[in-house]
This record gives sequence, structure tokens and C-alpha cells, in this order.
Amino acid sequence: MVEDQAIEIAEIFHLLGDPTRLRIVTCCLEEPRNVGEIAETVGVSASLVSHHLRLLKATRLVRADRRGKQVFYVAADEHVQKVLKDMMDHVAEPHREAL
Amino acid sequence: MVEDQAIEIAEIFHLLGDPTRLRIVTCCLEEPRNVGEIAETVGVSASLVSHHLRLLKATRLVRADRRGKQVFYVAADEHVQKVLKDMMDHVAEPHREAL
DNA sequence: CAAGTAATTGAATATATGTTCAATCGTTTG
DNA sequence: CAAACGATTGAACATATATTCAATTACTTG
Repeated sequence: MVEDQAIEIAEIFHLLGDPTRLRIVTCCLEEPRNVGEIAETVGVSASLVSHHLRLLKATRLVRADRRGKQVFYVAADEHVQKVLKDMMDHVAEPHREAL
Repeated sequence: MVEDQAIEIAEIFHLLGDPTRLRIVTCCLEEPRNVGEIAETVGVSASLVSHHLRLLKATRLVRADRRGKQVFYVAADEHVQKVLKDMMDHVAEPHREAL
């Protein structure tokens, strides 16, 4: 893997590497959710959610869609879903000791 | 996703979210590589590689195997490979503008 | 157009983190 | 056993980052 690729991919992993941000992404993985919903679901302030969404949007991990006063966010594509699913499998798998 | 899961998964993403560390993991993805090889391939000091490998080992993303003076490291399981592959697909995909 | 609601922004801060350098440890071998 | 080699460790430091709070923007509606 060349360094440019590594930097680009690491940037995405880095975004998913914060618990709050990860929960924000998973919150709008299936269907668009507005900032208020996300904030309540994740259990943090709308301000914090907005800060995180700005980063996620900048890297195209989510897309924004304003409807009146609210802004709805949804996960950008299916790769994110696959990555998350693989990672959940990884965590679910029992640890192998002393191979 | 519950918070405990989020924290555990985010911890792994966080480890892959640093370019140097990501390159270290990909370096020993196919076959075991010793610290010196990894350091030369990635282009950083053995000390830095060792620091990163300690974190990666603690989260079971890599496993260590000493052979004489050298210590060989290899990626822990196939989930990491799948996750990396999905992410490379994601990056490779052309960006969709103005959907 | 004023009030109210939803979301964003910016500054400030406390904390976490990547990297370097020197010292130490574990192993082999002369 | 001493020297050499590979790897690890710890301290120190500069930088990055998550979070909070207050102020501001965007939009709707009375």
C-alpha cells in the first residue's frame, strides 16, 4: 500500500475510531435521521453531533439533506455498512488463545 | 449499537486510523514480518514500529512470534483483511456529486 | 416582521496521541 | 563472558482532538 492510499484510508478509519462519531454513523446507517434525533439517540448535545457530522460529511461518509428546519443525514454508501458489519463479526468472534 | 460495542469497535478503527500504523498492519497482512523489515518497508524507526505494534498486539490485531533475535508479527485474522478490502473499494469508488 | 425552533459555528480547554531519543532487555555468537 | 544485534521501553514534547458553552445562522410560522 502506498502512502497516499494509507493516508486516505486512515482518515476514514480515524473518523470511525471515535465512539461518539461511530454511534452517529450507525444511527443514520439505515435511514436519514435529523440532528435532533441523532443527538437524542446517541445521548449527546446537538452541537457536538453537528461538529462530528461536519467531519463525516467532509469525508463523504454521510450526506446532508435539509427539509425545512431540520437537516437529515444518512450514511453515504454501502461500503461503510460492509466495513461495520465485518468489524462487528470481528468483535463477536471469540478470542483464540495460544495458537 | 450499544455503547460498549461502539467503544470496542471504535478502538479497533482508531488503531487503523493512523497512516503509519495502517501501513504496519498491511505490511504484515499476508505473511509474518519482523520489526526490522516492517520499519524499512514503512520507512520509520524500529522504535516507532515497536510502539505501534504494542498497541496493535494489545487489541489482538496482530500476533507476535519470536524467532531468535527477531520478532515476527502477522495480522491476527481474516476480518481485518476484509475490512481493509472494503475500505479500499470505498476509496477506489468515484465520488458521486449532487445526488 | 417578530418569535421560535433546529442546526451550525467559533473559541477555549483539557486530554490524548504520534514521534523522537536514549537507555535497557533478550538472544545469539565469538 | 563479552560483544553485537534486534527489539522494547520510558520520558519528553509538540500536536491533534473531543467536548462544552455561547453566539449566530437558517428556516418556519404566528
